[in-house]
Amino acid sequence: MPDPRILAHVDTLRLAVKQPFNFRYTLWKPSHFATGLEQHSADTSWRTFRVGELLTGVVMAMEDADTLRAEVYADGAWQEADRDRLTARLTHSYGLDEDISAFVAQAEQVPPMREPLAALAGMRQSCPENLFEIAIISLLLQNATVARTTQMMTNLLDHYGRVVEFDGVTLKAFFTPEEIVGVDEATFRERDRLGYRAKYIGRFAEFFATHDPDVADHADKAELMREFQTIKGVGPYTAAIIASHAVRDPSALGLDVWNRKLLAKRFLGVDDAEADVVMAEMTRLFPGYEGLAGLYVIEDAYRAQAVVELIE
DNA sequence: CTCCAGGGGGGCG
DNA sequence: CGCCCCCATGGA
Repeated sequence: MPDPRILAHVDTLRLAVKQPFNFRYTLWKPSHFATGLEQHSADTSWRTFRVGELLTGVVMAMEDADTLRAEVYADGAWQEADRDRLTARLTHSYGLDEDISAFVAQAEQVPPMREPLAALAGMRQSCPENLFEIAIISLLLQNATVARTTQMMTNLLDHYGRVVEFDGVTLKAFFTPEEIVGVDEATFRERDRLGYRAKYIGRFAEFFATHDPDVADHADKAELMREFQTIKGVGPYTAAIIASHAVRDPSALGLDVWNRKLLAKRFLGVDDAEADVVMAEMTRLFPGYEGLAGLYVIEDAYRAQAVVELIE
């Protein structure tokens, strides 16, 4: 692990949020595994972002009910364009300007959803990762336990990522596509323990080296998703993770062994069921919001026992 | 020892 | 298309 790069305070952003907005459960998801890229307390979140060539660290908290304040730290000259780019990234990552009231009205009519809705009121999808970063994470989630996913993620970040220090915290920062395009398959396999995923990760890097991953608010999301699925290693599950997280499609729901059982229990009253049966029930209950509905159930289940707890 | 995990590719009929 | 097999590996 290299010495941390010290970041200097360069900006303060004040971002309007659309009500209902739940700061805590939007920025911190109890189900998310440890990456070292972020840290959360009861009322504050710290997170790193790659903004163009810059390494940035952001400290976020609510200034008042309708305003999220972000203190920005960076490792170089901070231009107006960087401010705009980070503002767009934060707004998109956390869906700050989205109106989820239609989903709430719909979900309130479904009895098994009332408790998650009450506990997580105002929570929305979150994806501080850009398209490239979430693609890497979803690749590591394939057919692996969370412990093994965490191990692979740790290897990649420690070998190709960065370490930064800002506001008294030390966090890891993601690598860019360009920073891993030169790494060969054998290295990913043997040094980073990626297994068969070593065959695919290079394709991801090549794709995003030529398709700017910061352009998450793509002009044509359907076209982006179609193009994305031509990458070897991206199947229905991985594509749904991208659609649901980075593209913020509230209907996209990636069913895996883990959430399939959780949703089967909640909505069908059985320990497990075929994926298409679970999906059909989600569509019957939450047309257009299958993914967001699933998120409420999943995060509620992990609320009492978070994978990564809040710090003091 | 076996089994399986927050899947996906490729071959075959 | 559906079905089958293979992929890799650490933890239970």
